[in-house]
Amino acid sequence: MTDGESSRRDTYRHGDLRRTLLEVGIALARAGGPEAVVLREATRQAGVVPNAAYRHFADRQALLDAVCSAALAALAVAMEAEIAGLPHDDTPRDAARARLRAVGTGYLRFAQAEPGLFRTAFSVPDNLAGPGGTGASGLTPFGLLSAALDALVAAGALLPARRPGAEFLAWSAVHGLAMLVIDGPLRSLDRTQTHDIGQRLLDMVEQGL
Amino acid sequence: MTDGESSRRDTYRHGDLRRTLLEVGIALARAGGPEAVVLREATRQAGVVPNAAYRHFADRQALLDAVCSAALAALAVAMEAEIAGLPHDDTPRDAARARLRAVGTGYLRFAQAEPGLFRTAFSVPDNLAGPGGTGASGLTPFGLLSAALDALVAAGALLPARRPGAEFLAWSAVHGLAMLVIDGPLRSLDRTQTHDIGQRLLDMVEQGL
DNA sequence: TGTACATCAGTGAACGCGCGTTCACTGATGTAC
DNA sequence: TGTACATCAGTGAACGCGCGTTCACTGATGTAC
Repeated sequence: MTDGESSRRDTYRHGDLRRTLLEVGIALARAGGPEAVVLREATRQAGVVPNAAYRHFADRQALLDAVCSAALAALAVAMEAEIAGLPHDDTPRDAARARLRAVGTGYLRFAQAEPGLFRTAFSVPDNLAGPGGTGASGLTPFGLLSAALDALVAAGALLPARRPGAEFLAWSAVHGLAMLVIDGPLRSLDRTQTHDIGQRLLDMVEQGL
Repeated sequence: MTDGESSRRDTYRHGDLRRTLLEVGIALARAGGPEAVVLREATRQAGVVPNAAYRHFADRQALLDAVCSAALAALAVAMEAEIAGLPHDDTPRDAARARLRAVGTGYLRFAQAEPGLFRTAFSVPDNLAGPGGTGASGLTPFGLLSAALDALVAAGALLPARRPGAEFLAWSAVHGLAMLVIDGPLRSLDRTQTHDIGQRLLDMVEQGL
C-alpha cells in the first residue's frame, strides 16, 4: 500500500483489505510476474500484518488465482480495445479479417506492454479456457479468438473445413512470438520492430490458415 | 547421486564431482524444470556436503547455466535425429521442405517428451543464440532452423525476399504450440493429437512463409 | 435514543522450512627431491 | 624406490533470509432490544 492508500485507513480496520490485497498483488505481478506475488509482500504493502490476508484468501494460491484472473481480464480488455479501433466501413470479409488481426495485435501489444501480467495470465493454465478473466464483452481472450475465427467462416474468408482447431494454430503463432519478445532473443527489439514482425506473423497465419 | 553412483566413491574424494553435479542437475531439470535445479538438492543427491559444489561452480546460477546448455544441446540432438531420419531420394526442393518440417517436428517432440528440459533450455534466454548447447553438427537449435531456411531458399522453395527474419516467424509458431502443449490448455492431448496439430501448424508455416 | 452484546477483521508472536552462501578445517593425492 | 611436502577437494558447522502458515488474542463495528 502506498502512503496515499494507507492514509485511507482511519481505524485499525482496513475497510476493504481484500480489494487492496488484490490490487497490490496485481501491481506485484505487473512488476515481477507470478512469482513476485508473495503474500508477505502484499500484506506489507497493504500496511497490514501478514496473517491478515487469511481473512480474505484461503492461501497464497488463492490470491495468485485472483491476480491471474485479473490479468486475463486485462488481456481481454486490451484485445477488445484493438477490435474497437477498427473502421466500420469494410466489407464483411475484410472486416472479419481485420478482426482476427486485431485480436492478434492486441495480444502481442499487451504482452509487450505488460510482460509481468502477461506471464501471470498464463501461470495457472486452467484459467485459460476456464471461467475467469473476461473483458467487457464477457469473453475470455480465448473466446475472443474463437469468435473472430467464427466470423471469418461466416464471412466466407475461411473454409469451414479448416475451422476446427484453427484457434490453436493462430494462438500458437502469436503466443510463441509473444514469448520470444518478452523473455526470449527478441526482447531487445523496439516497439516498431516487434510490431512489424508481428504483422508479418499475422500475414503468415492469414495465408496459412 | 544414486546408490550405484555413490558406490563409485571409494575415498572421501569424489572423483568427478563437477560431472556428477551437472548430471544430477540435468536430472532435476528434467523432472521439475529450471526452478528444480537447487544447489542443496544437487549436492544431496551427489552424496556430498552442500558447499562442496563451490569447488566446481561459482554459484547456483553457474550450475543452472551449465544445465541449460546441456538442455539446449539435447534439443539440438533431437532435432538432428529427426533430420537424420529423412529419406534421401527426394528432389532438392522436397528435401529442403522436409528438412524444415523435421526441424519443427523435432522441436515439438522434444518439448513434449522432455518438458522439464525444454523449459530449462529457455530459462536463460541469452543462451539461445549464444554459444552454448549444440548438437553433433555444432549447430544450436536456432542454427539448425536457420540452416533449414537457407536450404529452402537455395532449393528455390522460398523467395529470397521472404528469407530475412523468417526464422522468427517459424520459431514463434512452433514455440507457441510447444508452450500450449506442455504448460497450457493443450497439455491433456495425447501424442497422436499433438502430432496432428503440430503437422497442421507446420502446414500453416509452410503455406504462410 | 441508549445500552449490551455477538461478530469477526486485524494483531502479535511464533513455528518450521529450505535455501544460498561463508568460514576455518582436514586429510588424500601427486609431485619434487 | 622412498620420503617430505604443497595442493586443493571435500568436511563440519553455522549464518541470515524470507517465506507460508498457525495460534490465541483484542477491540471496533453493527445489531437487537
